[in-house]
Amino acid sequence: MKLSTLPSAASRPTRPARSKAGPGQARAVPDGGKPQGPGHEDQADRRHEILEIAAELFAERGYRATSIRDIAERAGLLAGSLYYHIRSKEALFVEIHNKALEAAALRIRTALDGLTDPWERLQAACLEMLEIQLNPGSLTLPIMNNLRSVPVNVRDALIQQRDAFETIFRDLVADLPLEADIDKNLYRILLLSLLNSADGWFREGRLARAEIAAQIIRIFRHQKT
Amino acid sequence: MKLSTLPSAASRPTRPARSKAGPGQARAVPDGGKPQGPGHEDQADRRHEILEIAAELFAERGYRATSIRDIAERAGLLAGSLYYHIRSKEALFVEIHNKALEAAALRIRTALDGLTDPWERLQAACLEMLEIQLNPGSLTLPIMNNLRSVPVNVRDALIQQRDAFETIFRDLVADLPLEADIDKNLYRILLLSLLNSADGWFREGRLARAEIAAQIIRIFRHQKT
DNA sequence: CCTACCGATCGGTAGG
DNA sequence: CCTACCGATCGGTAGG
Repeated sequence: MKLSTLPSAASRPTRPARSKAGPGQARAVPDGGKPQGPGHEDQADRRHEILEIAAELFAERGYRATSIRDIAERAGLLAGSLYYHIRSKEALFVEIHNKALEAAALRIRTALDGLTDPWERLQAACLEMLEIQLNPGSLTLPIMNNLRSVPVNVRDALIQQRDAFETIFRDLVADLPLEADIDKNLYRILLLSLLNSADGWFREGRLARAEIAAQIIRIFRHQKT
Repeated sequence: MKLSTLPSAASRPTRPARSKAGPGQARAVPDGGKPQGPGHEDQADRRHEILEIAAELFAERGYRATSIRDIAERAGLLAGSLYYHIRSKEALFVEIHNKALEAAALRIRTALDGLTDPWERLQAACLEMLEIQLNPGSLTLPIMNNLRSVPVNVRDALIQQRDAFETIFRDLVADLPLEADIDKNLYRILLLSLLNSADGWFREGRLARAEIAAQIIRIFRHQKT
């Protein structure tokens, strides 16, 4: 179990980089620019920062095992203060999840741009999904799985969003010249299941992501004869 | 982390607080009639019952989201009383996991018995894994995934056990006449990833399990030419 | 197997 | 964004 470094009244977490304005110092000002009032921008940035921190923790530990205090600590503030930025833990999770799906959809659509061969398109989508699932650096994190510890009402909303996302793959599979005895529905589900759980089986230092995507297509490729 | 011995027949509560049971009584008979003193068998049965209840809950909600009180309640006793039967929540989880892997290995080996064609063998193993993952009625439950909310020290022990289990599939894949440009390691990992997450994507009322197994083999089957 | 409890931790809030 | 706190719940224990 993690020994909590939860701050007592005496020792507080040190804030990373973003400290409140020090004594005599004005509020954060962009380097050469004009001073800004307590703008929406600052708050929005701070909020986005918190979302990314939370996303990373949720992805690492799951919903239940990530506490509000964990998130607050890494963001450099106290648990109660987090509620200045978020409404609740559940709302935070839902927002992260939806933003991640949206970003993922955009990335994949971009990766597909200009490609016409159906297998080539599928491979590009697979590669992009791998990158998304394995990249710990943004909101596009592996949070689509591991919904077991999420409260049911929250989960239902997420699954609906996810279904919409999967339309991309539904279309990709529909374009494939697959043998007639292959169930395209199951085919898509199996493929997505692989990709979504990538952070569970991927091992750094073995095959590169592009090689994995190529292998996946090699396996899943069946030409209608 | 200490791993409990696997066979449950001789397993006993760790704390022999009760007086010695009488002369070896036969197992408890539901409505049989004769009153019985408390024997090992009763305790072992009760313990096994608790393990199955806990397994089901862990599978449903994950480690973290399943409380000792949840388990106790469903077993019909109070939280504190559970510690007469188990040592800790962690030890309980590890024991369940190991027993499930052992049972799964046995079931698959049995399903393979008599089959010689490598593809037929792989398909039989896939089907058996599906049955195991989707059957909510025993210790062979879908608990091999979803390890994210499990404390790291526990998780490490489980992953080691799982690796041993995967040897079965390593052998099955080794026997396949696959094209040379397919990475057998990745091939096995992808296949297991599908099967292990089956309870995440399976939908009752669509394809039957046997049909799914057949489809999986249809997709994963590539003849060396 | 129960009663009665423990210290820790949880998500969240009031008021500044 | 902090201080100070709430009620609920957690895994676990002592003693019967």
